[in-house]
Amino acid sequence: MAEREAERSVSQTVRAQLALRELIVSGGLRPGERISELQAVEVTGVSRTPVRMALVRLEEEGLLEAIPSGGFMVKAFSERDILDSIELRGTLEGLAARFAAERGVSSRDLEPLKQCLDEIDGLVRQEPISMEAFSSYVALNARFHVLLAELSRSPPLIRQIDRASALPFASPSGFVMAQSALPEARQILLIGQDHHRVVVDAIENREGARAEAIMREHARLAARNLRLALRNRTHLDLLPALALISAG
Amino acid sequence: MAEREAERSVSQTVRAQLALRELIVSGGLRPGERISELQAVEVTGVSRTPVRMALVRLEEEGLLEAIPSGGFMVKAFSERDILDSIELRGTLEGLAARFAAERGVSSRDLEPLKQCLDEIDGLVRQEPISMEAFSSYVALNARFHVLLAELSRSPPLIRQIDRASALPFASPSGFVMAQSALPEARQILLIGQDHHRVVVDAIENREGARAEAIMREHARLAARNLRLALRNRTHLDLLPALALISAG
DNA sequence: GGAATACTTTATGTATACATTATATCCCAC
DNA sequence: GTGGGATATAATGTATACATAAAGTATTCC
Repeated sequence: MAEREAERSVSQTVRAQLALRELIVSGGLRPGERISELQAVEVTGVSRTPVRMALVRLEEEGLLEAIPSGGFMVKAFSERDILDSIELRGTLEGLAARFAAERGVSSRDLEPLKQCLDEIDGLVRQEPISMEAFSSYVALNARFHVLLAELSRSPPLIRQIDRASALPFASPSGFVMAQSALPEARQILLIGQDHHRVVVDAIENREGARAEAIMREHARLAARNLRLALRNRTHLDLLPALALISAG
Repeated sequence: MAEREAERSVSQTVRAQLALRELIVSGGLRPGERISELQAVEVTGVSRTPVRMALVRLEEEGLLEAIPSGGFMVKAFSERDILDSIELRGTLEGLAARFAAERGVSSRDLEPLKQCLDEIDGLVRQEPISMEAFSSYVALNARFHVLLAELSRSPPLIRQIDRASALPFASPSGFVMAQSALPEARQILLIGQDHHRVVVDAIENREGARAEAIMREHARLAARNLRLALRNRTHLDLLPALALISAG
């Protein structure tokens, strides 16, 4: 079989995990719908053993839910679940920001974050924001959050933030929807940038409490924006995808 | 084979998971030590497939770490890791307490918590505290924390707290060590009880900010106590076990 | 006609065989 | 004597076969 070189090295388990995740977040499987191993085998093309491993990991990731009698189903999220997840993540990131400030990070450590913010600035300058620019923004924004978490130098916290982010960032699709749901998307992005810069400043000046407060406020605002966006839409099924933009 | 009835119904995967967890937290395997599937098969008596599932789940639980080239090793924790985990849990529980207060729980919902606290009162009244009473305390204390988390009515938060608690509460052994490490254990237990009562009161009176602040302070104090206890001991290998008492 | 039971089909849990990769040891060459 | 390479061994990744349990359907009896 002719496979792309990049795909040859990864394990079947990972390949199955990626394929199934994409299937779930793209809406190929509805929330609450059961997914059998045989189905997964047919979709992914790998055998049952790696498929099972992938299913277990997706369960841990929060996309699937174990059925007591056996097997898995696609997890369903309420609007409240998503909003709580965003606030949860904000709380965790607030702690990370405080740790970073208290633990004393050097200006050099903050360089990657600042560079990330500068790149985002370049993107949001254009108006209106193109689809490509928006995708880049999402990637850069995620990068900023990862960098911030790592700045805490706390493996347990980093791990937890990573898990808490799985849900809001689950979907690589759904950008269009998220974007169209927020006519004033650009304005929101600019405010988010502002928050990020303040956080970096607070960390640099060793103001732990302020850094923490800003990140929490940032998340609360994101949750509020999502709530507003949802008022204009009724596609609650695709909430994981929607939650993405509000995770700014 | 003659097996106890209770064990007959659980899956081989769960059985293997329990056996391996016990092996790890009891110190049968040293932190950093690699655990091969064959080893696990010999220890648990089940075949490789369920053993592998158990290993994956234990990795998610935080007790094992995946080795890039394949396989798993027992995760090693630094003192800082444990202290951070305690503060992390406190932060999450603070959020849970605030949610509970803001979301408006009835007095009836708080009944189980109060009853739990009353039972603990009965235990810590005796002096000195017996080994059995201490074990009961640990179980009741864990119950209180679970009940508090559930009071938030937020599945994502409950899930996250559950995961954050896995490490501090990992060990069912190690009680003796934890107790002996803290000569003034009873005093600490009493202070913890005080905190818990204040939290319940704050939730009942809808004081979200206060409820959150207390839980965070509670965790910080627990971390401080653990730090003090560690000054008298050098068994950093058994940190997961030790962290237990400080999670009060 | 409806409900209960039995049977069939399907799915998951488990075990094991096979293949591939990593690692360790040993030998040979420098 | 040391370093590198090759071979052998062991461990993980993968696939599949088998068994058991669950679920759905059909048939029969009330």
